[in-house]
Amino acid sequence: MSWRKEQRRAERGYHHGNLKEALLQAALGLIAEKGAAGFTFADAARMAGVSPAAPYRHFRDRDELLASIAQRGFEQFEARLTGAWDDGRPDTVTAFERVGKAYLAFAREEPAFYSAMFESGLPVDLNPTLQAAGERAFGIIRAAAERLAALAPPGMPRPPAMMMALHIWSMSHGVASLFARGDAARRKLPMSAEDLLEAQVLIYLRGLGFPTDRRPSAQNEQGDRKPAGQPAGPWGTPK
Amino acid sequence: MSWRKEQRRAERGYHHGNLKEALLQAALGLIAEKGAAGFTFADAARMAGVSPAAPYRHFRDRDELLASIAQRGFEQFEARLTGAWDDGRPDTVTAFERVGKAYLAFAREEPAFYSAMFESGLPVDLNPTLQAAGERAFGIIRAAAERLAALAPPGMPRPPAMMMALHIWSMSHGVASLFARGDAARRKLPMSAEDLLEAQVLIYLRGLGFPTDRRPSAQNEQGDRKPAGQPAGPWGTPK
DNA sequence: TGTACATCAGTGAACGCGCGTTCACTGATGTAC
DNA sequence: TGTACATCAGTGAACGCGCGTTCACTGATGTAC
Repeated sequence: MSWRKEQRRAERGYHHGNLKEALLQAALGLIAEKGAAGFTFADAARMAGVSPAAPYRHFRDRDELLASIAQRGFEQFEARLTGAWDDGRPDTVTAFERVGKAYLAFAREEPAFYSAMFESGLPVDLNPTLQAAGERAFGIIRAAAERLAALAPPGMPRPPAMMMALHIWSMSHGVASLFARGDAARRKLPMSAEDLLEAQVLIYLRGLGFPTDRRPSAQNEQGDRKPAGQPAGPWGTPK
Repeated sequence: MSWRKEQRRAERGYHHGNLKEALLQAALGLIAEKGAAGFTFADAARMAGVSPAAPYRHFRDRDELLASIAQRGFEQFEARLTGAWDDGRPDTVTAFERVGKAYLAFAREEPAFYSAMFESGLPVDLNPTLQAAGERAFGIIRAAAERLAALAPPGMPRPPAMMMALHIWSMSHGVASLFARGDAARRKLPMSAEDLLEAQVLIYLRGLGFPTDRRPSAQNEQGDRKPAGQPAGPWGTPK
């Protein structure tokens, strides 16, 4: 046994106390560093300062550890989206925009979770717990879409909330995966990913008939909106 | 040497003749089967019926092979988008929709290329050749957006083509990555990915002020469009 | 057309390495009485 | 409060395996004359 390892053991005693957690953290770090492919069971044990056999007390195999990470990722993702949505305060459209930004922030700040959740090749539909966690996260987007759909201006056909939710999810996911990822595969962009997504969502909402000029009166949800008139583009008024 | 291998050698002679190509094909198959992570140099050699040292005559290492696959993927992607765009025939919006469908078809039919191109963790911006190939593919979407932008109805501010192109790319990529992937990570959807994307793009275009009711007169690009009136949703008229 | 030679593309054996996994074990902790 | 015992969580040694990579080699092909 190396001195380092003896040292570490001396500090923490024979039992680690919180190995499961430590392994998850170690794996997260490794994934962030080398991609979901380049993390090994043995590596995670080493980082946690524990023998290569120890992880087997907590996870059947590498895939189960990976699934745990994805699971926790979806939970944190859901929490962040929930926070961003804030039950639609101060107004539905603003809160909606904030959810999109939270999506991007998560992709950027948690590349390890993101890739475990979406790009690790885990078969989501073979893992009911994982699938449920994913659906709960999507549920936030759906709830937001529901509220937004209910606001459809009089005279417009009310858009199906499920479709809106799927559209918003796709937009956010597309922008996040291409332009807001936290790893080396991120594409360069002549603007911020946030601006790109915001403009896109606003154009989309306008296409559904929602007024989106973002003046205070337009955000009044009591119904006394001004007519949209000749709107400036959501990408700014040309000079 | 195994009998199988001797046999194979007898058939093809000492020189393979087309090993580079065979290795690329082998790697593609392996990636499609086990994901970009689960393909090894040695495996590819084995599939090509060649010794594990042979690939080194053609590729410096595994990463170079992977980059070659991504490269070729972008080229085939570009070719398919070009074909789908067909220089905007018979009309810009129809051709535009076809490009979106081609994006999804590529993701579905070529999961190995797709993951090498977008999810393998290859640092695109450190590989100029690869980056250029990617940009050529995106160029098709940009050209299409350019043509579409030029069609902006009189009285609407003309949308920046680059922004439109990035939006369309994001939508297509989001839908493809979530719902039209060719592997086990595909999410279930209550409709076809194609329909989801088409509706999304139509709503988006309408948000930019383009008439999108798809009646023949609306696709007449000579300018004599009918006013949009009270449009049905692109997701169909509610009954 | 034939021959000598250079070049090319693949061989096969070898190596060190790290991984995943198993095993009997042991130190620490919790619990019954 | 003390003691005996069961359970739990981690050990460390061992294993077989396949991978990446190197090496001197050799068979096939192309070319100069």
